[in-house]
Amino acid sequence: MQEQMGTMERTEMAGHLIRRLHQQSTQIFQTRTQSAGFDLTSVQFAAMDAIAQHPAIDQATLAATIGFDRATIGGVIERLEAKGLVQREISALDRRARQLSLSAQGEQLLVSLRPVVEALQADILAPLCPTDRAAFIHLARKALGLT
Amino acid sequence: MQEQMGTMERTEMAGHLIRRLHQQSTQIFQTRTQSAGFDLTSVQFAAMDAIAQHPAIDQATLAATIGFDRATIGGVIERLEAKGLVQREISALDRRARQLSLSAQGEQLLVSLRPVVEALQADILAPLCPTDRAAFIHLARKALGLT
DNA sequence: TTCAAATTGTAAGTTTACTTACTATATGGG
DNA sequence: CCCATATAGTAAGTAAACTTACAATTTGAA
Repeated sequence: MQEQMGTMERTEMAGHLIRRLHQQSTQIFQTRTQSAGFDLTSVQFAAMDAIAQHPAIDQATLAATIGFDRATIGGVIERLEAKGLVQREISALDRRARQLSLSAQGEQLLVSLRPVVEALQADILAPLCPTDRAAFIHLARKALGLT
Repeated sequence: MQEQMGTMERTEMAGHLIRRLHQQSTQIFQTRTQSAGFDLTSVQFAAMDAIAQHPAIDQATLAATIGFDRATIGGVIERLEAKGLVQREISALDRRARQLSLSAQGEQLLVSLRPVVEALQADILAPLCPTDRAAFIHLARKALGLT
């Protein structure tokens, strides 16, 4: 009556599920924000939101804050700067560092985009009822070691 | 006594949490498989695993099966072919389609890699106890609309 | 003070992931 | 049969995400 060592179903592998959730998530972000008339990726939004909450933050600290690589953030900021949403300035205290700030246009865009982004969070987990959604978020935070 | 409409915490936004879980997940996959002596990405593993379970599958069906874009899968298969792990053959029934199969080397690699990958799934959700882990997987499947 | 070590950002290279547009092929209705 | 339509795969372009290596600084310890 020995049980055979079964192959794990792909749809039960955490990594696979997470990858698909990520795809679904970014796609919903793109769709919802675009139909609201914006042209920003979820990563660009996260960067701008973090800059707004930590004025004059430098790139390395920003990267650490939102969980990016130092190299990745460089490209993200470069694109935001090209769009005129973010400004980069060499720090007077540490000339290696670039202090980041939102332009007036960036501030304005963020203010109008924020409610759209907050609203679409529920769509990302649409098939879940509010209770399940809260449970998922709780478990996700725990899995990331965010108290 | 009106409550102010507070800005949603970044760490409570589903999209942000999912993105960070995805990063953590792929990083653990890479670390664990590399220290076991393998050089495959999680995506390449997923593709090979799906080919093994659906012999002679074509690229478009494979893409639909594991949730990829048609264009994305092309590059993934190209790299697996270059490594000698996967073979591509024009279908006799439909000359547009490419039937995919694992090479002997690919079969062998998959057999030895599978237990490593199954073992590391728990590490991806390491801070969660087995009960929470099961709950997370259940909710993730539900959120993806996988019964 | 001076120099080794650490840190900030960039550069180049790889992989994933998407979009749009294209070619080649298949299919179905008139 | 023929042609409009749909489908399979590729190509080119953009963005994110990582690695390693590097230049310009800063910092700290001898």
